[in-house]
Amino acid sequence: MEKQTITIYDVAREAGVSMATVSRVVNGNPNVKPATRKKVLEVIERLDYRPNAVARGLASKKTTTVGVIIPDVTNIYFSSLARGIDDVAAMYKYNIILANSDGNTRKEIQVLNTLLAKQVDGIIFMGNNLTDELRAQFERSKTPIVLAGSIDPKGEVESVHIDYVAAVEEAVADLINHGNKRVAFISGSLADPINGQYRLKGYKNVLAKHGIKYDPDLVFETDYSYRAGEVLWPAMVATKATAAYVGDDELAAGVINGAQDSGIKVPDEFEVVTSNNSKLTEIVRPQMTSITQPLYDIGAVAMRFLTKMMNKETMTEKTIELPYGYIKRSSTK
Amino acid sequence: MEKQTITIYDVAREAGVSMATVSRVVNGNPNVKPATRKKVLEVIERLDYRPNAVARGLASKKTTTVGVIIPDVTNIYFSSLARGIDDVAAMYKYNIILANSDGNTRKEIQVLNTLLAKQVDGIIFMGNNLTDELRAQFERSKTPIVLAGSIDPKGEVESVHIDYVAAVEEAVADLINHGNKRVAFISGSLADPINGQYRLKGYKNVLAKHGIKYDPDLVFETDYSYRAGEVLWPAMVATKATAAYVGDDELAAGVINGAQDSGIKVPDEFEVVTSNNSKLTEIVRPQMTSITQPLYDIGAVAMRFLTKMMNKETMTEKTIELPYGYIKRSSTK
DNA sequence: TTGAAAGCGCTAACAG
DNA sequence: CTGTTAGCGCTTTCAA
Repeated sequence: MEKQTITIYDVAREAGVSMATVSRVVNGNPNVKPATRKKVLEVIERLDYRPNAVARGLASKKTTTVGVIIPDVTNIYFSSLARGIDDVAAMYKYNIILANSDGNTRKEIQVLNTLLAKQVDGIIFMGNNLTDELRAQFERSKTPIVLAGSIDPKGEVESVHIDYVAAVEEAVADLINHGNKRVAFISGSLADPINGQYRLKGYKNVLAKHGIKYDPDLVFETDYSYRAGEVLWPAMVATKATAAYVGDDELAAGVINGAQDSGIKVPDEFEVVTSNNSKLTEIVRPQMTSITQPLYDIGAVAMRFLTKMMNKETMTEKTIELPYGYIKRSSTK
Repeated sequence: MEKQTITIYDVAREAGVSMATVSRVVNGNPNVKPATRKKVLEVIERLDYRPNAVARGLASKKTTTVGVIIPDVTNIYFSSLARGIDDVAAMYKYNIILANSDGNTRKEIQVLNTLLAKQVDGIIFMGNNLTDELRAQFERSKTPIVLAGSIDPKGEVESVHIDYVAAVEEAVADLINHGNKRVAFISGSLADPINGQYRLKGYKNVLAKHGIKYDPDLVFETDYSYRAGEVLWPAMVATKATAAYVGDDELAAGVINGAQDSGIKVPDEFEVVTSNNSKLTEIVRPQMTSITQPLYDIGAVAMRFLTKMMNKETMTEKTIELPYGYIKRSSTK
């Protein structure tokens, strides 16, 4: 009943060669005579030998696994990135250790530490707030790290993202061009740079360009959930806003449904544009106008970027900016 | 610039004790004099020592990581389960290696093998079709495995799920009680036992009980995607069905929107009930009536179950059936 | 309560 | 082209 393990040693003995030779054929080292290779391969097959990745990891100091820190797999934005990450990882023979953090710094740090203890070869971090504490941990560990779908305002950590400022400018400009003078800005915590620094900046830029005064009352800071959007409507009414830019698709779906459930016609009486173009944008009715981001690709490119770092290839850029777009659907006029 | 590693040996030397003692304090072994423990702990702190989990894994033959095979993280049904799994795993100090399989047997087998090579302590499998090939692999490896959100028709592999037959009976009965004589059955591949054996059986049972003849034309076999549901409508019209039971929420959302986009009133002219009560059910308008399943809990319980198996605790049951429910919303009369 | 020593299964020089 | 020999960093008897 023991989990009987066939080791490289068993194979060597059976094949009448040394462990080193077996190791060579397993690792595709060309310095093995074809006949020997064939013999070893046969024994491996016959014994159904499977190399122990843990032992290999200890000896080679490479685990071929990368850590992925994600706020919540259940959020379509993040899971889309994660899918891109995993596909590319698989392509390069890496596995992924996935850990949810709820965007909570304490959890992020704790998770980071266990990931490092497990000797991951690299880390992909999805999260919107790179606190100093976290940054310090990142630096201490010499493990390659890349941010997927967010930016390090200090530009110290490599990342893959879109130009959030420009994207929001385009979205809000569209709203203003439809005659909306009071456009709400709804996002997650403004403490997150992606919201407080980039998106909000884009929003303010456009307001300024159109000579509209910035009104803090139009800024809603909430969390990235459907429910949060749904219950927002009463507060929205009070602001007399006639349109809104929203930083997350689930949140936007909540806003739209909350409005509609209150008898408001979208887009006739209230327009909404969202940010991620996840599949949710097409599921909700009216379908949502959205900034488009290549979510899957952001994850994929981030992972690809990480493989290069793990290979110690020299990078030209620390940051990769992927193109964004804007798609008009039915939640705007 | 080397990734200088502090080892247990360094700590031992600094603290003036043996590696064994350091190992003991790190592992919370009580057989250490308090004074010694304190001293060691101080050195660990000072040197910022972090045990190497890989070495630990090799020596102890436990990696404290479990493999999770998932069809697609991007599907809310599976990601909900995954979240439950990860939370409980974290609670028990396990990490999760997450691998997408697309429900493709070849990928599932390949992934399973790399997971085993990495010496995971256990595996949670989400997937709807346990092929014989896969089953064979499972048996070869003595690694504990549990299915989350699906059943092994042969009852050989442990699993956590709801009573699919009864749940579908209840849902379809509700539809029939509203006067629908022609109720469509829309699901993923009927080759998947969960659809072809359990859900379909529940469907047929209710039909029989109400004296309605089973009509194969009303059975739609497609894939679990929003798009698949959306394009289904023309075919649905041809069957003269007035209601449908759908096996997946995304798929159901597609069916509802496809119908509505064709000018059909839901639920007045066509009723729909779905299966998973994921958050999507409340996002779509009309909100979807659904069988309710404790998705998060299914994942959580599966992981909890797995920890017991990994501890070699004796199990009373091979299968855990969680309660389901039925919630009426607005996609049915 | 503590230490010595033998591995865990594999990789990686270094010889030959 | 192939074998020998050290480890990788930690756990785990077995003695003391």
